Amino acid sequence: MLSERRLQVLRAIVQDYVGTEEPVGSKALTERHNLGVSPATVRNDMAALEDEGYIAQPHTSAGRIPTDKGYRLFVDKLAGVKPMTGPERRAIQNFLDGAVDLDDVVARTVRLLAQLTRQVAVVQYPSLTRSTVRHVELLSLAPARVMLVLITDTGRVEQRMIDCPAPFGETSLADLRARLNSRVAGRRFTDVPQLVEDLPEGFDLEDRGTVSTVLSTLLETLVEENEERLMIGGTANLTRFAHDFPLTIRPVLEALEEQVVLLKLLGETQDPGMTVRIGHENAYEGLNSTSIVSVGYGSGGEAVAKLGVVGPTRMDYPGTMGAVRAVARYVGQILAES
Amino acid sequence: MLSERRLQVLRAIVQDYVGTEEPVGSKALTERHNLGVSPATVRNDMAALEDEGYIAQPHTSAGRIPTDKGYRLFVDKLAGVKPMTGPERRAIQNFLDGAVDLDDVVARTVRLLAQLTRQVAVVQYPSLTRSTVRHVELLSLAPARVMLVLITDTGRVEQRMIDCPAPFGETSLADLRARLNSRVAGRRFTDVPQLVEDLPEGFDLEDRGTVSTVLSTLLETLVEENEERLMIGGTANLTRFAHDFPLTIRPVLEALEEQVVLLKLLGETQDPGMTVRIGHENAYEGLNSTSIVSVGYGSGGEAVAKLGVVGPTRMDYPGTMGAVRAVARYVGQILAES
DNA sequence: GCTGGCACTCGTATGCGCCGAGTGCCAGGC
DNA sequence: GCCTGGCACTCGGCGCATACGAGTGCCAGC
Repeated sequence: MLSERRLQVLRAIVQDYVGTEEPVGSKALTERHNLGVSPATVRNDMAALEDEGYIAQPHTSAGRIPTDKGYRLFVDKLAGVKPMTGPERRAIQNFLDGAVDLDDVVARTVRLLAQLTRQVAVVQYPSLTRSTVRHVELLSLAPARVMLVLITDTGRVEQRMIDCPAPFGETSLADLRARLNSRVAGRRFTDVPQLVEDLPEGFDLEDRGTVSTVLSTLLETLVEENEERLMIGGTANLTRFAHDFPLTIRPVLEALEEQVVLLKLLGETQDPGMTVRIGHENAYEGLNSTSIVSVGYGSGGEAVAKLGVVGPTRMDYPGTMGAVRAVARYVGQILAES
Repeated sequence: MLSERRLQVLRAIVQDYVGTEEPVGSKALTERHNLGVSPATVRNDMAALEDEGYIAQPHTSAGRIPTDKGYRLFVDKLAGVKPMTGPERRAIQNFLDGAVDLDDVVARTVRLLAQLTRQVAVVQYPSLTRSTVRHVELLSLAPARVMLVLITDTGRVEQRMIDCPAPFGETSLADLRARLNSRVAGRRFTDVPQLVEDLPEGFDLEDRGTVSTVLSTLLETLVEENEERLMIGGTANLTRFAHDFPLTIRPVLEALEEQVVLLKLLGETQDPGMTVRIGHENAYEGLNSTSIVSVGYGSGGEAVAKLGVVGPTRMDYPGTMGAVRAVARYVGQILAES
């Protein structure tokens, strides 16, 4: 176990390094933080911290920088979440309040997060898993062609074109529409399959094929759309770390384009609370020198999706966590209202 | 007027520079292209080309690189569009054929373009301006709350929530839905306003307020959605030019996030044919060291939107133009089919 | 008008020495 | 036992001087 002072030293190292982006030495540390001891003592502590793997030297005779393990300890034990100030809160709320539809909410959220944290923001579209059906609409486009439109309580709309096995009359369609809605409207997506299971039975034999086709398309839509979409913003912020970069920036941009990768990372933990993945804790290699701060958000009590930021491991964790948490909270409110 | 050989020299310089990314000298030129003259002669030609502003030296005693003006001449007079090979065409078609809906078409197109050109791809969603209405759906969500769903012939779906001034019955709604569709289905967006102008007159006095509200929301949707959306991909390709870097890449990333800027650039020319904007020809400052190759695409004969790529002015114009043109053609086909 | 030759320019690469921040270790003191 | 001041050592970065070579412009000759 590390002594209290050594933890303080680690905290000071993280803070200084995050601020200056340069390896921090024992002398500078004692000057900037009143630790009440001399540089020599700090040096001993640093040697100990290095032995334990919390910090490292880029090269002999340079200052120390935190390792992933060091950041981890910092985040877990040494730092809180820095709350937003009043004006910041108001700004967030005002900015999000202007949104006109779901796309706009997501777009504004991304922009806001990127601006607040000055990092890359990632916002997952509200997931359908926990959503409920607001309405299912069926439109006849041609005798044997039907368009299915699914509207969710989060305001999302999905459409699918369906080629029917047999012509399907307007009246049958209206009938199906009515029955379908009376069963599934207001219900959760996960419950839909069993709710519509016996629906074809109520129809004439000739129409059953089409009804089944429509239903299976509906179920497919529910499943497919769980493969969520994302919106990303603030990639220009990556260039702020032009030092280390060209090398690091490329895999990050690639990872960001591979939405599958990001979705997997975001979805890895079921915990709707704040998650911080530091450096190599990210399974994806291209993101080994970045940290991801994410949190669930949703209308009402339940988390329906995640949002977060991707930045260098050397980031301002308390501030970033504060911004992410605050934004998630306000987005949840907006979604609940609409 | 430049002599034929001088134009050949310019062409050779552009080709070599694009290939090697390094200033090209007279000796290297004569070695790689059989111009039939000695380096000394080429030097004279180069001096002339430099006087005319087609090429420049980064510093005294280095090779020459083309200027924006040089690229312009190259594109206009010296280079054709390099057609895609048979296998490439097939690959494009196969890749795009797998798309399941409009979002997917656009997403695949972006990915494809980025891959083919190894640059940043930009695809505008099919515009509503020239589109026609496939169907307008009205759903009653609450007594005084209606959802408007607009479906276009390109498969795009837009929805709007409407708060009605007065409760609106199911029958009135069905009536409105029927009348609305009989008037606008299959018609162009631009024609819609006058087609629905006198629609409220056919309704009871008490319903007219609501009908007007619905109609104005519909018209708004048409207008608003002309402010088009874009999809962007391949930003990781920007890192291929790590030379000039941090300086150039940042403003480009910023420009790419400002969709408004891009839309304006894409929309600047009405010409649906291929447009190449080179370096400073782009009004937006951040893109002064990039070129944009864009072309209109659409289902049937008419262009409904644009797509293109953004890359360094030092790009393979013939190849890029070929890829852009080919992709636009196939996307048009896909859209026409669906 | 093309060519070979030649002197010149200048940016890049290389080697060297200095400087200073930072370290580890040790002996002495509280 | 822990902290402290002192000290020798390390090593990366920076400035400078030098060498190299690619490329140029110009000129005289064919």
